[in-house]
Amino acid sequence: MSGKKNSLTVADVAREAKVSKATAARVLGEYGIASEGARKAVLEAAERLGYQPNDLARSMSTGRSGLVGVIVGDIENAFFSQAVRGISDTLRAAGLNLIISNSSEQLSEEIEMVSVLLRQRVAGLIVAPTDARHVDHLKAALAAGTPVVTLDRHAPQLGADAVCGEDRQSVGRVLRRLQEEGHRHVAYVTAMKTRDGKLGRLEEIGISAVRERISGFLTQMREAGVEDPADLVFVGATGDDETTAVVTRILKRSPTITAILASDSLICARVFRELSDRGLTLPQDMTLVSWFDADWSRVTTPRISVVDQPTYQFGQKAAERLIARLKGDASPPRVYVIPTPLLERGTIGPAKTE
Amino acid sequence: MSGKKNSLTVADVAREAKVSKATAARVLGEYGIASEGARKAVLEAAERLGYQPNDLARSMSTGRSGLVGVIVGDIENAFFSQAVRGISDTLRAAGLNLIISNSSEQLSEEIEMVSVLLRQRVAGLIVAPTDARHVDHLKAALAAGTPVVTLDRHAPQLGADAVCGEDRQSVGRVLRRLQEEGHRHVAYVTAMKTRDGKLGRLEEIGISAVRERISGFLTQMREAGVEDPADLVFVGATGDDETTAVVTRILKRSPTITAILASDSLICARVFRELSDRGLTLPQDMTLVSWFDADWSRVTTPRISVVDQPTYQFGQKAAERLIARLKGDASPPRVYVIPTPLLERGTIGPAKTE
DNA sequence: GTAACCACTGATACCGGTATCATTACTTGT
DNA sequence: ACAAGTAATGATACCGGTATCAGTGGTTAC
Repeated sequence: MSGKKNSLTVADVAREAKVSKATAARVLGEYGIASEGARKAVLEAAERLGYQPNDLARSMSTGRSGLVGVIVGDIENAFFSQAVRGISDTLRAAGLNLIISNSSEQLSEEIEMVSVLLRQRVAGLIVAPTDARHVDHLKAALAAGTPVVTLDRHAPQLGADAVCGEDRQSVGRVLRRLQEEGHRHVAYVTAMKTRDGKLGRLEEIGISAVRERISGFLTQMREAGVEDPADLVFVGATGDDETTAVVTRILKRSPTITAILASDSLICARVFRELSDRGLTLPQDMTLVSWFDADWSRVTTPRISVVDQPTYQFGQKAAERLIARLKGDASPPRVYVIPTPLLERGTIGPAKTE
Repeated sequence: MSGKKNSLTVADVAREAKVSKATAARVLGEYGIASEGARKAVLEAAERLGYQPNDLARSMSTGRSGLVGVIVGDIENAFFSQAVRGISDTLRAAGLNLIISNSSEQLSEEIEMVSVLLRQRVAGLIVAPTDARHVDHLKAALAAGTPVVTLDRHAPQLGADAVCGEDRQSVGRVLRRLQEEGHRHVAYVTAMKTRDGKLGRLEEIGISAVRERISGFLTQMREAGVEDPADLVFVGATGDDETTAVVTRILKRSPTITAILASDSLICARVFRELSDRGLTLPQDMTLVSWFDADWSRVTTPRISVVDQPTYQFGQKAAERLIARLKGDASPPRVYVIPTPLLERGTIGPAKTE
């Protein structure tokens, strides 16, 4: 079939340069010492033959592998693809490459991916863990000496560096701002799926960022004197139709509910469209705030107010931490929090009073 | 430093199972034959010890490598990240993984990336080549037995499979539709950089998709009797400020110019925002059509008419072709054209007549 | 003059798998 | 009963690098 027979080896180069394999390997691998003459002869021979080193073989014998595994929920989502760009740029600068995997936010797939990456003997792992309660596979990687950094999420019992946004604080910040405008009943819309379509126990939420935000939401709402804030958390906004249904349910409770928080840019886009389709004007008829500053947030009318999650920076920081660990940094694991400020644009207005 | 000492080998498992290394390798590697008893003993020993195969070593000795290299212009761009998702899903189903690289649309980086990936002995390459005239590095990969598929772009002299959209036809289709509406002077806005900020010779455009579209644009415009269509191609819309400048230049030539074609969704977003900032109403004051159906195209008012480039499918098809080649398909290279229909929404209107 | 040191080199074991081949122990056929 | 075939196994070479170690020849030190 694919007869890949032509690959040249150091031995071939050595023969051509009339030196030993060991000497050729030293100059090609840039280790040890070699005389100026030998070096020139080998380099010229390599050039003449068109020698291409084999990194597979190199990592085999050194044990180190220039490859870092990255597992995200969905690269198609700008949130992650931007983070991946940050990771990629940073790793590349350190001479590392990345293998990308999609977990589709499913634990079983994540476990499978980790196994595949470990088989490839990646130097390290950057993961957005799907479930903070099930991280044994990551813990095993860590124990086996493969550093792990979690992205956007934190799993305390894992004992790995984490790079996160200010999930809890940002939701508090937004709510306080809305409360200033007189909003009392604010809906929080998230893609999270639950068995019965209702918000269950907080400890059962696997994605830490989601849990933190909802937890912060409930706390802040209770502090503001809202009796049953769990009723204001709308889960299951996974697709177009589901989000439409959620908006319908929210509007049925209008004018009580005067503001909507969208947990990501996809949800926000769908909510925004639903609202305008129904003839509502923002922010007069409804206040809307989203997480993640998608590239289109400033093209709508009015422009959308967002909690800016600079995921490129998330990625950068995660890659930096991983590189540090690879270089031997053995300090205790830390959580690195990236500021996620509220960017006020045109969709925050005073609460509509009936 | 990173003492990675614990890795178990087939030899360890063999010892534990009291069989030879060869037998253990046969059952763990699922090749050759082994008795039921031996199989059970080895599997149990592997389980007990927690053995994890080393794919590096495996690829070393087999020569095959389960990894496919992907080089795109920018993963951060939804156009590519969607394609990557298609590639990823398809490859995964065939038991392959992918290494992602960003060329930032720079030939030098692309060449470097190809070299890195080849060193990793990837099984194949999926590339969006930055310059169709400089593909020697890809040709070399092909010659060395590593199959290559180009994505979204075609380099005839490369002799590799290509997966493309209907670049030339789609621009003709759009223009004919606009001409029906009475538009004669249509602007085409692209991110392409040129030395002097003006459109040079077509043969000097490296990205084939860009060249095809502009070429199609010029042809169709000439057919419609527009005297100097090159004046209507606006290049260099690379960032926010640059695009603003382009819009300014276009509007200066209004009301002559009655419609704008944006070559990608980033440009479209910026053009759209610029137009609404200046108080223009679409489609009454200006017609706008973009390439790529970004997720936000349907949240604006009015919704944006787009040439739908289903890049997930681009990716799928490219991965399928690569897999076929890997399986030994030696048929002559082909160009696979994915339909890119015009989705008419709200931004196409009759030409404003003065 | 020779011991000690130095730069440089080559032979070879090794990384952890796969693949080949020879060997052993059983069947099976006639 | 004996040749031939077959299933199962173990020993070992091999993939293409790196790393170790034992020389070799030349220079400096006393």
